[in-house]
Formats: sequence, C-alpha cells, structure tokens
Amino acid sequence: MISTKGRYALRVMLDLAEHADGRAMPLKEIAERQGISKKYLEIIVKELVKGGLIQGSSGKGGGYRLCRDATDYTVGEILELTEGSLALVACLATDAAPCERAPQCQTLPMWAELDGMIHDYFYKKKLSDLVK
Amino acid sequence: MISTKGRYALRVMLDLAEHADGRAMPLKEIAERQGISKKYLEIIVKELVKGGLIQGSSGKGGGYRLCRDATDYTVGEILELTEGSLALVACLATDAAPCERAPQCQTLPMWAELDGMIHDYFYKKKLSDLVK
DNA sequence: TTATTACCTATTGACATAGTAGGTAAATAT
DNA sequence: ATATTTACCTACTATGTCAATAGGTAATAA
Repeated sequence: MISTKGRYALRVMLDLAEHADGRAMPLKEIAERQGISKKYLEIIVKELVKGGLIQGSSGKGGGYRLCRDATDYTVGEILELTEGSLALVACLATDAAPCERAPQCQTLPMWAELDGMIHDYFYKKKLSDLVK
Repeated sequence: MISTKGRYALRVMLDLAEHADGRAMPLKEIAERQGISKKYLEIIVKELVKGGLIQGSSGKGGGYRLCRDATDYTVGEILELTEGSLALVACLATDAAPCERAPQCQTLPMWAELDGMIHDYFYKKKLSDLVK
C-alpha cells in the first residue's frame, strides 16, 4: 500500500507543476492549499530535494520549484524515491536477500509478473498526465 | 506490499491443492515442507477455516483439506481474506472514511485505475493456475 | 488410554507510520 | 543594520502492524 509519504509527495509535485510561473513556491502555501501539515511536508520535501527532483531557496521570496518540465517526471520515480521501494513482495525489493526457494517457488512468477505491471504503470505515467 | 500472512496463506492453499488425495493434511507436514513455523501457520490457517476456504478435522488422521476444487479458488479471495484489504491506497479500502477531497483529487483516478488492474489480476488468477 | 491433531488466548520484540517540537542558517526587503 | 521570511536540521513520540512465540485445551482415532 502506498503510504501518505508517497501520496503527499505526489501532491506537492503536482502543486508545484500547476503553479510553475518562475517564482519559488513557499511550503506554507502548498501545505495550506493541500490541507497537509507543513511540518510533516518538510520531511517529505527534504527527500525530494535530496533526490534532485526539486530545488529549494531560502529567505524572503524563497520556496521550492521543479528542476525539470512536468512532462519529464514519472510518477514512478517520485513514488520510488519517497516510498523506498514499490515492490509488491519483500523478495522482489532491490535490497532483498536472495531466496533459496526462488527456483522452485510456485508463486514467484505471479508476483514478478504483477510487480512488472505495476512498475510499468507508474513509470509510464508522467506528472503532467495528472495535471488537469 | 503483500505480507507474509497472505503469501504463506497462498502457499498453504497450494500445498493442499497438490496433496489433495482425499486424506486430511496435518499442519505439521505443511509447515515442514514449506519451511514455515507451524505456530505461525496456525494463526493463518485459522483465518482460512473461519473464512470458509478450508476445513480442519481434529484427532489422529486429522488435518486440513480444501472445500472446493483448486480451479474454484481465486488468488484474490485468498489474499483478501488474509491481508484484510488489497487496496493500493488507504482511501480505496472498503472500510475507508469518505474523503472530502475526492471530487477534485487529481491523483484518485490514477490510484483507482491501477487498483482495479491489480484487483482484476488477482481475481482472474485461479489457485490451479499456480500448480505446476 | 494414549497419541495425535486442531484450536484457543495471550504475549512479545522489532519496526514503520504519521506525525510534532523546537531550533539554526540563509536570503531578502526595509 | 535589522527584521522578516523562508528553507533546513535534529530529535522525539504515540500508535499500530508485523511476524512470530508460549503454553495451553478440546476433539478424534488407534
């Protein structure tokens, strides 16, 4: 299940995409518009900055702005950065310990197939696809 | 992410499907074959019985057996029973509180679409499809 | 009557989730 | 210079879930 972290991150990115008029957008405004605690958003936004998806500028007139055009972000990269992993089952996570039952596992092919479908879905979906 | 509960439940069901020779299968044997703690499986199997997917019989010669043919179980019902909900995001869970942002939510249609795809995938997949 | 099996309640350690609290540093406007 | 605004930083916490474990009782068959 996608947690609030990933969902809020996506909403922040969308908010920035819709208000990308060159000026930096203060987090306070985003928090008010989205109805999310600014304090909690600080944590999320920090990860987005660290991951290179957005950039922040301090001081009066400061705030956050996208680094690229909204068409150049995939939903997948936003979610994966904030959620850590989108893997459907533990054994398919990138940092998973190798499972010795894998060769004879009867369920693994199913998990892998659906996991691939989900991955494709999120990485084909652009941030700009969500802006109405 | 699908937890061990749902994944183990599926493996128990598969184990029962493969050894369905009329006799009841003791949990001890399933646990040994699958390499899963019998104590933990007790919890999972209890839910499968309560949910009407399998039936248990006590005493010597007792154990568990499927209630129907393996072709008549969907992976979806097994997972949903043990996982509680397969919803991708909290607001799509069956017991979710109604979200007042839903009408103008820009991300909801995406969550709903993928959620539907996952739901379809799991409910079209039969237990018998996993038996090799 | 003994062995075997399901079934039951309770407990636990570790971890993740969803935040809150209270600051410091940087940039700008006055 | 100074006040204001903003990002950025570390730490803390309550709650819940996960993945089991522990120690029994009830039912059934040889």
